[in-house]
Amino acid sequence: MPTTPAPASTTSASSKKSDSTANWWRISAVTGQMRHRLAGRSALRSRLMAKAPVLTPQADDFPRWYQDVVAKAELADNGPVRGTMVIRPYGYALWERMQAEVDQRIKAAGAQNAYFPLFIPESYLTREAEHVEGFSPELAVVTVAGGKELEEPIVVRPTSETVIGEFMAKWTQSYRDLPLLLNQWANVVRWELRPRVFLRTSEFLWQEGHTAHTTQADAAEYARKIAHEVYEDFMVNVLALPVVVGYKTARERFPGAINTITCEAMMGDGKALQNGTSHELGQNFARAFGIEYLDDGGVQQTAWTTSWGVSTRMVGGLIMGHGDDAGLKVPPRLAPIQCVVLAVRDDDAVVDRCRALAAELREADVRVELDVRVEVSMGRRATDWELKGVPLRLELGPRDLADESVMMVRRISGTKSAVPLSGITGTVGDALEQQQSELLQGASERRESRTIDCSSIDEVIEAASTGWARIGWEALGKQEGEARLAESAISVRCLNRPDGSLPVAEDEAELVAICARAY
RNA sequence: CGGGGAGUGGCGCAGCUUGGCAGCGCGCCUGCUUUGGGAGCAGGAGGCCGGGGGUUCAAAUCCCCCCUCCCCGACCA
Repeated sequence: MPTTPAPASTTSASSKKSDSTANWWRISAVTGQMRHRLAGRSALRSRLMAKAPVLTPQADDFPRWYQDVVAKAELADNGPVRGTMVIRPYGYALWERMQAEVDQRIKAAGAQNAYFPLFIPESYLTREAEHVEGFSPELAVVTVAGGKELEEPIVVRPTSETVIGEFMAKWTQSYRDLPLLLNQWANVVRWELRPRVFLRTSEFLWQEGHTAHTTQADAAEYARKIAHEVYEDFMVNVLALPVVVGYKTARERFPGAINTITCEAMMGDGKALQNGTSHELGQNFARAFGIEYLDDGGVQQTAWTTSWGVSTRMVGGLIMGHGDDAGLKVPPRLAPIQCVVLAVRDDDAVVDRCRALAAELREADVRVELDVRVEVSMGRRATDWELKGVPLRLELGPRDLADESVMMVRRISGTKSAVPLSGITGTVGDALEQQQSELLQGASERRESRTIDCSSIDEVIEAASTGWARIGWEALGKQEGEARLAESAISVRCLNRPDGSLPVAEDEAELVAICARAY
């Protein structure tokens, strides 16, 4: 049924009445035949023709829905230079929460924060052949500064392996200096041909970890530790996004790495998003930058390095992984605003009680927002918080006040119920945790139901039109099969063991390839 | 770079075929009435119609050149 937004002139006061809570705006779709039948029954008619949807429905046009969410939830704007973005306060609050959670886990994994420069001598990039080849098309290079032509061009960092390698070499003399575990929060620049806010912009924010170890085994173990204990743990337990942790194929891995571990998540349209990566760099960068040390026998050795990162792309993953036609759905553990307290009416007693309620929740460490903008209509405010994906709304009006209760609306499940004001902090805490698990469960179920076991390339292509395909790496035909899938814009997202776990080596027998279209 | 679209108040669009006062919806401002799911009414503010050249009494509209943006591919966190 085509969606026909009704002209505003046909709406009336009664249009705000609705018997459906979560999906009332969908009622705007009315066929010509229905309109004809309804002519004259004005109350019903105006109710059915209520309002145009707030967002383009996902089913109509998913990319458009995504852009609508970014705009209406006030997450970001496009910057003046093509491919750049302005992250607005609410979008940045989401990122800050991601940073806080990831940073805590990085530190628990033993790494320390530091900062390296934005500008990198061009000659550094060229020291590692695969690295420079992989990045040169995306580099922004400064050739003029201070009013004159530079003797050596300066590259705006696309990633910092090279500068950090240079300094790791300087700081590493003895095996006692290793492992060297560093991380930095920074912006990086990779000139993009087809930018999309949060998913692919020419400048983005990220965290890049860089470590050096005495043995290959130590480096490998650390790269896996980061993938599981930092990234997977954060994505599953905070973002509520189930991820498959696997190895990238040679075609998809980081330039200069000997292997890449990826965390792949399924988006609402069945496409895949690489949400974070952890690389073993072997001795490629250590050799290029001279990261060497004397071992306990006094012999000069070359170190083994890793690097790993997650970026503001995860905000895109959050939007597309959980959002629905009403907007964003933010998992409670991540949410910068977990609960909003709304005064339903312009009434001093109501407003005062709302303030007290918000204070009580804040006291109990709930991240709470008070909304007493009584000059703005109730429906409008409800819609706005829904767009922003705030997990819980507590709506308090005179009727609730009278029987010492409050209307609790859950964004994740879409349910609404009156709960007693006494013991509200416990009720809210329970509801938040419950919604956290519901969100993860919903995302997991969607991924399961949209992942299909395949045994031929044709089946993979079919499956990838709606979700993910699983096929034996051998059965796919390894690199040859991968190249054939590429012709249909399908990639091997990662290689896993048949039980879905991360292999120990990339050349294990019986690996399974997860294939999908990707962002 | 190849293929397809579009540039008109902050956002979304109509107007162009057939030249003739620059419009509509949302948003914004003021006032009143409202307030339990995007409020109503009244009154306002806001535009080098992407840029340059041409045709014409007259160009958003017709002609030529240029620029930009969006969508689909190759690259990518």
